[in-house]
Amino acid sequence: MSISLLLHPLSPHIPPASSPSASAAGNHHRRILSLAETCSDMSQLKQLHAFTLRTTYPDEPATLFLYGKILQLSSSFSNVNYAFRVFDSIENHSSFMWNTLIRACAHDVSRKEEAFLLYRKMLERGESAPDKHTFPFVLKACAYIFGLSEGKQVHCQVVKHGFSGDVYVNNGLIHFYGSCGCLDLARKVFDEMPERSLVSWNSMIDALVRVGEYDSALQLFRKMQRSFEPDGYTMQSVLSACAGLGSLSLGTWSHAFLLRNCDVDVAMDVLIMNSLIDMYCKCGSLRMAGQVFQGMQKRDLASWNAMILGFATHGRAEEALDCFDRMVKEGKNVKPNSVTFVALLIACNHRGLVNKGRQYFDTMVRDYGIEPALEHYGCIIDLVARAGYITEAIDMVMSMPMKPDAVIWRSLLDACSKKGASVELSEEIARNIIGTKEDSQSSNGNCSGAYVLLSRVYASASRWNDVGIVRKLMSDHGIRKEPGCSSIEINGISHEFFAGDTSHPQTKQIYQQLKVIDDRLRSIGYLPDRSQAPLVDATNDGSKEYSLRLHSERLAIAFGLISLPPQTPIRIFKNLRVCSDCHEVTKLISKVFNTEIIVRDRVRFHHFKDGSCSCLDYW
DNA sequence: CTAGGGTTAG
Repeated sequence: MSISLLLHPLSPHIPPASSPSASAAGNHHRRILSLAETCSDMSQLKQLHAFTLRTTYPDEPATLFLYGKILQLSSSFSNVNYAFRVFDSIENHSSFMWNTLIRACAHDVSRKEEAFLLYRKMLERGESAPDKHTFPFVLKACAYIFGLSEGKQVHCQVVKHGFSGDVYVNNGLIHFYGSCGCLDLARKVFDEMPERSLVSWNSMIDALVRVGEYDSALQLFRKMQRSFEPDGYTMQSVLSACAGLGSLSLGTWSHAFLLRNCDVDVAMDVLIMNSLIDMYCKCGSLRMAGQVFQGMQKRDLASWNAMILGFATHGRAEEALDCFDRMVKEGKNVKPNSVTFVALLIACNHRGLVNKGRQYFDTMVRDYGIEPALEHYGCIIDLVARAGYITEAIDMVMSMPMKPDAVIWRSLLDACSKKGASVELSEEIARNIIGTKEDSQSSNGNCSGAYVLLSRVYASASRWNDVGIVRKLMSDHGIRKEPGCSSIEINGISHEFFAGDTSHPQTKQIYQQLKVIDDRLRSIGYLPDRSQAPLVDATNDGSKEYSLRLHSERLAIAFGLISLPPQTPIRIFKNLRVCSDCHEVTKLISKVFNTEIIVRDRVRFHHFKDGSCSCLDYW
């Protein structure tokens, strides 16, 4: 029955001029309240609101209670404006009303700041004190806007008002500190809270994963299981820890654990599946990622994006592009977004597909109306420049609506040194970044960046004197080049390697094995495109490229030192950008050695979150 | 007398 019909018999009722008896008012309010429970949209709520205005006395506590309910309902229908109007029409607000409005803002993407302002106003007005419901909402808003100082103020208020023992409040604090990257503060709250719930553990694990403390996250996960059954949220963090570690064995274990132990609810299913796809891709098993993807009854945008990106980062451009076509064709209610195009551009970039890349860049703008962001520009500029179209790349840099970052300048500089652009042009480009904070912040404290590239430019022009000057500058500024690092997981054990590293106890055998691989590759007519230097050339004087580009150390281990039966999957991790030839080389090697090879690209493209940088930070 | 906590790719 619709609410208007329900209201109709009540409509003629006009409250008597004098205050009604308490019990009569009680009944009337109770009736409205039970009507409120049946409201299912704004228009019904508006009727109810009108009726309330007409038939109740505004100052009665029971009426205020009703307005609270109306506020709550309008924000549950996502009509925050209406909630504000109701709120403003009332003189004295209960803490419930403040809380409800703060919550409504905290949940509204465009009103996060307002949530904190409202909270401040609540304190200023002092008509009702914040309670245990207030803080979790405010903290959520602070977390969202990364308002560390705001959140800290809230934390003080929490203590001051005596809520530092409340689980919900503490969970809010953990989540807040976690999302601001303040791990130690999150940990302190977690350690000191008197009572923990599943959410407390989940929030803490998530905080660890966010800052890349994957090992600690998994440790905490194990500890947690003494008191709680993990749920879908837990497993998502665990999966992303496995992804971060690149540990396929742990990831597979988590997958099995998930199927065995977790009662994952249907709404979360897609999210979990997406995490699984992401994990398998980052751990190098595109096969398993594809299997999960195929098995999904429902796929959302993130599912498609994860899959496309997986193909892209593994240099499997054709499959990435096919996957995109499939998405457009069969993905119901799924529209490509800017992440999709980052993935497509990465796919083109890794295989040097210049025309396709340009085409997608145009399609994105023209057909999908997506404004290219910095990372799209980064991708396309790198692609075009590495293909030798340096002028075109520079034109693009000039036409960008935003300021190019150091990554983009380095792409150009790298291309210049490889494609024999003039030293003057290279110097011009290097001037944009050399010595800047942005450049020195590149790649996890790896400070080489532009200096390294510039010295390479001089080296290729045989201007050894200038090479020396740059070297001197570097050492004067305390800049050291850091070697690239890679690792391989064999039978659950992770082996880590650095470029030019000779500390491995079996170094000699490793390099012997490299020589074997090199010879084989040469015998079938393959030469790596980056230089004519043999793979085994791993001298450390910086004048030559490292062999690391083919991750040959790992191959050596896998093929030479540890005897593996044929068909044993070998997973190769690397921190280097995938060379455009990587896929081909991998295919060749796997043919030569009759083994499946899975390359995992640990590169986080460009400048996101962990601040790592993808490319060009090696000699 | 109301209610509340934790996710999304680069």
